[in-house]
Amino acid sequence: MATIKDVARQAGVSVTTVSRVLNETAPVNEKTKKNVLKVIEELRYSPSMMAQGMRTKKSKTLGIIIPDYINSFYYELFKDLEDAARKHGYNILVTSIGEGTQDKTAYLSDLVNRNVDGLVVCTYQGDKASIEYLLKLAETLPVVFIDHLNLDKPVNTVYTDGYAGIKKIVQHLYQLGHREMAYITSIPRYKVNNDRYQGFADALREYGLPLRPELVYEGNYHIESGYEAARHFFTAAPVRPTAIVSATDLMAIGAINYLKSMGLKIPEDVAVTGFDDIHMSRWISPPVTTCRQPLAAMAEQAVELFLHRSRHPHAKVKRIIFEGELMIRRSTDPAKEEFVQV
Amino acid sequence: MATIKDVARQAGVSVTTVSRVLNETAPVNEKTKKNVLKVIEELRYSPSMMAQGMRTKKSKTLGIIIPDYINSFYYELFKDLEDAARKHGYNILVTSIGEGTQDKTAYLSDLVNRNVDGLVVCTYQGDKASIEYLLKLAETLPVVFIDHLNLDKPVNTVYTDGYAGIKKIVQHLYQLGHREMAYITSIPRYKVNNDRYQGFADALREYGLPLRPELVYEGNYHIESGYEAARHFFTAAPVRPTAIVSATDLMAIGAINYLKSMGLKIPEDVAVTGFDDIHMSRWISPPVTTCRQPLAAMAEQAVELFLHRSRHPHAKVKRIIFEGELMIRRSTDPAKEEFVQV
DNA sequence: CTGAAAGCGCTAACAC
DNA sequence: GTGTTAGCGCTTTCAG
Repeated sequence: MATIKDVARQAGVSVTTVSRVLNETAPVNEKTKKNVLKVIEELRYSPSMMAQGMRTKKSKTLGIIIPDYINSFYYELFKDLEDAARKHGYNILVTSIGEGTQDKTAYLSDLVNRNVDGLVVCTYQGDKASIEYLLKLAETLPVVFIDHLNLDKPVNTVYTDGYAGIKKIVQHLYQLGHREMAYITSIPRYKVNNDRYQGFADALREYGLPLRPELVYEGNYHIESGYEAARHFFTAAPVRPTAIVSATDLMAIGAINYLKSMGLKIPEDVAVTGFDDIHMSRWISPPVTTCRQPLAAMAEQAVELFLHRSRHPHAKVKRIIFEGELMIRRSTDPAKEEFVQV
Repeated sequence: MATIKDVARQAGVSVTTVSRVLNETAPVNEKTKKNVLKVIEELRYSPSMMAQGMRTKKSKTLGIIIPDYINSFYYELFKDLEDAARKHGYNILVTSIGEGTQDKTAYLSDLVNRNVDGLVVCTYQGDKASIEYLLKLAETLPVVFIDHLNLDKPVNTVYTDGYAGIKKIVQHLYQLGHREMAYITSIPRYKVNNDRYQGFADALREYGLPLRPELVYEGNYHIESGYEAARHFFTAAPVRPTAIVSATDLMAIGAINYLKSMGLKIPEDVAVTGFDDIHMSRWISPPVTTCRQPLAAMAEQAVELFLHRSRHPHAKVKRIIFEGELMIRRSTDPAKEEFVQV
């Protein structure tokens, strides 16, 4: 690995000059510049990020926190974040943290010791202590939340409007004639979950429909809990729903599995909806009606927000809300094609 | 951020001493040690990885390369790698590189400039130039391949025996009475693909079954290509297969979608099998018979291999092969439960 | 326009 | 057991 010294020596200039052509931090004579560039090429030199970071206190690295359970939603989001970050010369240091993670604060501070220039937190499943830590961190380090927690403190946030999204879904179901709808929540602690649930509750009220506690099941994000939720609705609840609204696609897929195992037809007997529009939703049978989160745009905004905060440490906190797009598929609409047209 | 100097001053010792209690690199008097530890605690000091790395040329960071298309297989693998790496104090720097990535070599060298201590390459979809680069890199940097390319050069590799795995699958199908089997390949350039295909071809031969070129479709990893493959078998091929063997779960799911769209019953009319055992395979209808890759164990071995190579730069190249586990589900066996029991 | 020199936070000889 | 010192590869005053 060639160093800046090697380049300087070979080019017959000082390291300062090399640094200057590298960073364009001061004017350099065209000829010497050309020469230095040539030597850089020859030696296949490229500056050590560690040394650079050590001086500048910047690592050109963005830390990303994702939950540790398998939901390809986060995989898709993560990829978009990586793309967006790379466009601006940043690399990604990922850490997954979940309910089960032992010392969450340690994981976070580990990221900080690695001098990440900022943090993008995707649906953080943290305990009190680590959330405190995260918020304190946010005072000095650019931190952006995607689908964040229920917080008093204002923080930089990017998310899809779950309240309006679920309302669209309920409207869609209402128009199809559904009057008894069940709901599968994710984890109550999360704002994103509460928003969606509130959208459901308010929509029912607006249509003059009853909100039955027995038709609300508290899931936990996993497919299995969607399965359990559907079982609950069809075995323990006094009223059978004609539609199941799930806070996430994954749980909707679980519910669909249960319903089919009972020999129920979807959507003829029961309609099912999800949220997120993960890639697999199109390939489930029946394909799942859902609310699409514009992931690529969200990722870009999150990175943008991070960059802005890096450059202007005292910039006002921003909250960027995207609108979800209703994707009508066969799980609610019998008129739709059952299978994907490729 | 407190530095080692702050700790030294506060504790009334030299930075060397602090460094020594930190790294246990030389004996330190018990009392001073205790004191230093106390100060470290008080100041919430924790060493800067950048400065450390700058001296030691170690970053405690492992680079991971994953393909850039959406296959949750890589998400699952990535998570297991992260867990395994963290156990040894390593963080993960991920980069996704795919067929479409513009300058692959740049992505790789970027990782190197960031001083990753090693690289784990998951099914690399690279061009000639970047593969050359990768191999040259492997001479000086620990590089481990998971499901690697077809290479002459010996490299550290961890993978699941696709040859034997597919043979198990064919045997299973043969025992169920299937005599006309179709095959969906992934990308021919990959050894992992060739192994699996070879397993298919050899198994057919051993059972005295014909290997029909019209019943081999070249897919590309994506779900869509599995769909196309099935369409091909049922519209363009002269013989209808009674079973479709796919090189990956994802394409098997695509095939299943096509078959169902044609009103065919699975497995009664056509059986379908996959490979990998991604999480979603259990939730597809019908659940997919497949060959499970022991991801957690593979990830651990990959990290182990990396560590060993770090410590012994001239260690012999190793090739660790895992056996896949046949997971029989409803997509081949009508006797199995159609739906998941939760 | 260019260079010498200091120093970022840490580790590792080398002395004591 | 402990401290002094040099230096990792780079950026950045400060002089020229």
